[in-house]
Amino acid sequence: MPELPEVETIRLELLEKLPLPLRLEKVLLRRKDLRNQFPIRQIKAFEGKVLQKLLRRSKYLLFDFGECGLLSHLGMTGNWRLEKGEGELYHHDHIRLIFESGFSLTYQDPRRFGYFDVYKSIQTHSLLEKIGPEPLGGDFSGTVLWKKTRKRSAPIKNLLMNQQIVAGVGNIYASEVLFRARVKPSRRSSSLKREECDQIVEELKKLLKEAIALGGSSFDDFRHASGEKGDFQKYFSVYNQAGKACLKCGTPIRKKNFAGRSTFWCPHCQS
DNA sequence: CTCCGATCCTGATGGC
DNA sequence: TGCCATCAGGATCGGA
Repeated sequence: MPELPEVETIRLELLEKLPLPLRLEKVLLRRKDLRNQFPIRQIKAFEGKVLQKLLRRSKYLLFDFGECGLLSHLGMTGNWRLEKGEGELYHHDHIRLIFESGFSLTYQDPRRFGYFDVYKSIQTHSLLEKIGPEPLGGDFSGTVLWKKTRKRSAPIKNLLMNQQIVAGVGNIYASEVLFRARVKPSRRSSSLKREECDQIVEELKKLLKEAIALGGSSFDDFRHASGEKGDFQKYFSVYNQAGKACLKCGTPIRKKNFAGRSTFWCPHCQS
């Protein structure tokens, strides 16, 4: 579910609504694990500490308490719900963070593919240290992508979803960006020309910014911290559009699995 | 090392 | 209505 724009949407909304710095009063853990086992004592040790910043790295939301903090990955179906006062707890609500002034944040995740952990520093956490450049940051460019695609035989679509190549791109935005860059998802990465890498990176930056501006994509589960849906799914060019006419040329959009993931493209516009 | 299929888990959907 | 198969926005693991 949540790719970079969705996580960034949650972060921006929480930044807007939570008056930081804000003391964390209590952490309620209704389970001992998600994908990972919770370090319960270490998590509990954040009770009484003051939340300083909300950060994002790739698809990870970081509750930063100054140097150290709590890290959350939403997997496929994770959501953080912000309430003023403690609302009811529902099925699959696994974690609740209760802050001063009555703010509470509740993590719901039916499939439990998410992660929740402590970090001592962002650079050294095992889940974060190998992640590649932020696509919206200054250290990602066509040149960087071009270098990383050399000697790689995997389809470019697979490589774009590899978090070590570039951070935060998932299944939706990988298909969407390749349509915009007019590159077929099946293209072997090593066959890409330098200009094509430039084009992919340029379109990726534009795509992600547009998606963030529209509050991300609510294909199924994704909700803002307020429960609102995102709007970007209304503007998908190819994702989940199999059989429909391409908006540019009318050719039916095709669908095929790449490494087990649904992939969509226009056979006429992309080559 | 690289690549890809299987896997973790629950819920929604569609066919019979 | 029930049952079963399939599919879903992620990322790791192990075998080829």
